[in-house]
Amino acid sequence: MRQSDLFTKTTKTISAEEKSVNASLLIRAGFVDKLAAGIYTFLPLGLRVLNKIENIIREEINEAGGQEILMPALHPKENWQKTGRWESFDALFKLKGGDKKEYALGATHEEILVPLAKKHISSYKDLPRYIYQIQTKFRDEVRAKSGLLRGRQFLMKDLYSFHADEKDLNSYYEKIKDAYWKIFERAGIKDKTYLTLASGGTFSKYSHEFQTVTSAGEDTIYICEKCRLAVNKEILKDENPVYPVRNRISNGVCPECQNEKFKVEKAIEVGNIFKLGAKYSAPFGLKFIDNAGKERAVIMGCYGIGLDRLMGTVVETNNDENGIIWPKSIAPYQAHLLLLAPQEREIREKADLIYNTLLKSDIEVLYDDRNLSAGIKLKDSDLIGIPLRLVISGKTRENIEVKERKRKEAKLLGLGEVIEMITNG
RNA sequence: CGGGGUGUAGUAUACCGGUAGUACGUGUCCUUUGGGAGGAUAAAGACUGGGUUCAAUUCCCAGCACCCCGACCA
Repeated sequence: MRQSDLFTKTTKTISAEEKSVNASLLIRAGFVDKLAAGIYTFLPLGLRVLNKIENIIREEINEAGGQEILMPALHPKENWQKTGRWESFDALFKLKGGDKKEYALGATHEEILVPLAKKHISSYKDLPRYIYQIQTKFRDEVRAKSGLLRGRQFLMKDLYSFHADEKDLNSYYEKIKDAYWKIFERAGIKDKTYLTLASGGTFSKYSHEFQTVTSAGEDTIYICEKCRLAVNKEILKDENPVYPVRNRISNGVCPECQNEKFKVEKAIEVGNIFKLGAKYSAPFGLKFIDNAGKERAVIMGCYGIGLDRLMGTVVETNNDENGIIWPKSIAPYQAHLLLLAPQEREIREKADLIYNTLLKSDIEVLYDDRNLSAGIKLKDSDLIGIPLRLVISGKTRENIEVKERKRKEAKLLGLGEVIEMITNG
C-alpha cells in the first residue's frame, strides 16, 4: 500500500480529554476513529489488525472443533423473556419496530443459539457440538471507558459448547483453555496474561478469566508467582461460602500450589470461559435422548474473547513514547518502507523498485512515498508501529537500512537479505 | 446509576455584557528533505435550548456531550 493513497492521516494533536493510552495512540496513528464514547470506526490500518486477530482466533477455535456460524444482532423480545433476561440484563439495548414489536440488540447469544440448537440436537449422537461466531455485540454500558477496552459496541468471538454430561464439558473446557493460551501467545500478550479464578455463577464455583496485566485494567488480581494462577479480587470479597478460595487467599496461600507469595496487579479481562450447565438449555427445553432411551438436559459451556478489547490491550502493553510497537503476528503490515528523498528521481525509482519486489515476494508492505520531510516520515513510522522499518535515502546507496521498531540500532542489508529476513520470520 | 471535572477553529489557548484574536495543525503554490523545515496565501470557531438585558460566547437555569473516580459487568 502506498501511503500517498492511504485514506487516513496521522495527527500530532489530539484532545487532552483522550486520556486512554490505547485510544490516544490508535486515533493519532489512524487505526480507529471515535464516533462517540465506546463506539469506534475501524479504519484501513485498524481493520487489518482486527482481521489478523480474527484469523488467529478463527484458526485456533476451528482447531478445537468449533463450527462457525453467524447469528443475527437483532433479537425478538420473546427469546429474552424466556430466560428472564429481558428484565434482568441491565445493559440490554431495547428497541421498538414500526409494528410496535420489541427487539433487543444482541448483548450475548444464548437466547438465539439454544433454540437453534434444539432443531439439530435431539440424541446423544448429536453431542458434543461446538458452535461459535465472531460478531458485534451491543451493551448499553453506563460508563464506556478506556478506549477500546470497554465499548458499547464491540466485536466478540463467542463459542458455545453442548455436552451430554459434565465430564465431557470439563474435558472440553480444558481444551479451550489450551486454545486460548495459543491465541494469546500468538497475539503477543501471553507473558503478561494470567489464568484467573473469577465468580462462576450458579453452576460452578468459578469461571476462569484470562487477565492481562496493565495499568489500564479494570480488575485487581492476586497473582501467585509460583504457579502463575491468579484470583480476581471480586471473589475475595464475596461472602458466599461456596468460595473456599476466600479463606485460603486471606490466609495468604495460593489455592493451587499453597505458595504464599502474591503479586497484586491491575489487569484487563481478555477472555472468559464459563461452565453454564443447564442454565440456558432448561428454559428452552434443550434436551437429548441418551443411549438408554432416557431424556436428559443438554449441558453447556460458553467461551468469549473480545477482539477489539484484545487489540486495545496489545496497544496498552506494547508502546513507547513514540508510538505503538505491534507484534509481528497482528501488525497491519510486515514492513514499513520509507523513501526519505522523494524529490530525487534516482532514489525514488530505486525505492519504487524495492516496493514492487517486496510485493511480488508476498510481503505486506506500507510504502511511505509521500513528498514529506524525513522527520515527519520517521515520526509517523514510529507512531504507526509496524515492526520492521526499511529506509531508502541518499545515504543507503545500494542497500536498505533496516531497523526493528522495538530496537534502537539499525543495519544496512541488501534487498535479498531483507526479503529472506521477513519471509523466514 | 452515584460523585467529580470540562465544553471558544482539528489541537492548545486569549479576550470580553457591544465587530472573537493568536499559535500549531489543515488546503493550495514555491523552495526544502535523516527525527515533526521555510516563505506566500486560504479556509475554519463560542455544545443546545430557555431566561435576564437595548445587547449574551461572556451572567443565570436546564439539557446534552466528553473525560475521570466508584458501583455494575450475565
